[in-house]
Amino acid sequence: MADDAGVFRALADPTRRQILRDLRSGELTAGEIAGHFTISGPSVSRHLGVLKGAGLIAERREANRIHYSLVEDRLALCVGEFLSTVCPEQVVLRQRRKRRTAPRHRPIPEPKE
Amino acid sequence: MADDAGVFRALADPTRRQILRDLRSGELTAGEIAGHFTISGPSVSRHLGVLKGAGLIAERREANRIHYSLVEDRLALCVGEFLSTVCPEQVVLRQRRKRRTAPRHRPIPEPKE
DNA sequence: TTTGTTATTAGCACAATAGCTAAACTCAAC
DNA sequence: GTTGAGTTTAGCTATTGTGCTAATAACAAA
Repeated sequence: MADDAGVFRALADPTRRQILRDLRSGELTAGEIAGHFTISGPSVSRHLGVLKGAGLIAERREANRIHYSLVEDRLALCVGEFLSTVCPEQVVLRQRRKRRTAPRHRPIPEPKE
Repeated sequence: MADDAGVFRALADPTRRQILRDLRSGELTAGEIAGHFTISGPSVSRHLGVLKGAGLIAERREANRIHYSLVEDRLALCVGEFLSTVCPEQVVLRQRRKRRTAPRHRPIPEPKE
């Protein structure tokens, strides 16, 4: 899951950032999401496709509807890792999972792209 | 300073993200930065312009050279704030106290823009 | 099967981005 | 002033991104 690039490209658009904020409160259907914007449904749909392609959201189909939700760790891990590299004194990425292997105190993995 | 959009757009490009990582180790001249990439000098120069426009880096002219450096809080505040909104459980923005008293050993965080 | 609802995909237009080369600018040394 | 190094700006092309409308797909209910 080293596709940081996709995540940062996805975040470049203000509509997509707002969609992520909207999803903070829980699952929403495509229509509900589109209802928050003035742009056309198809345009919102493509934004959702970009977010999904970046792994930032997931979809759950129910009958006619498609419910979208945040993918929990994705944003924090990708962006948080970058922040930890560039300005580690200012941001702390909270550990969410217990580590089975020895904890790494070298917090900076190789940047790759 | 609410120009989050510029910051996120600046981060969309992998070359610019790498420039920020490179600057983590301290000030670099435009030529030194360009030396890390295969793209042309003018292209790097424009990336620097974008980063500067976003408030992420600052320049210091010295004779012929232009030294670039990270603007301390900018990245963490903008992106950290967004992360705190979308996934507050996973990222902690380390609070930096407004200091009304004399600055310490660190460079003064600029209240700019 | 037909209709209505929800959502995506296709195809087009336009703006923005990133790359290049060539030209211009800034400054130090001659 | 002229030269040369370091950078940026100008102008161009190619690619990508975003918006639209129209068409299509999937499904439920009549």
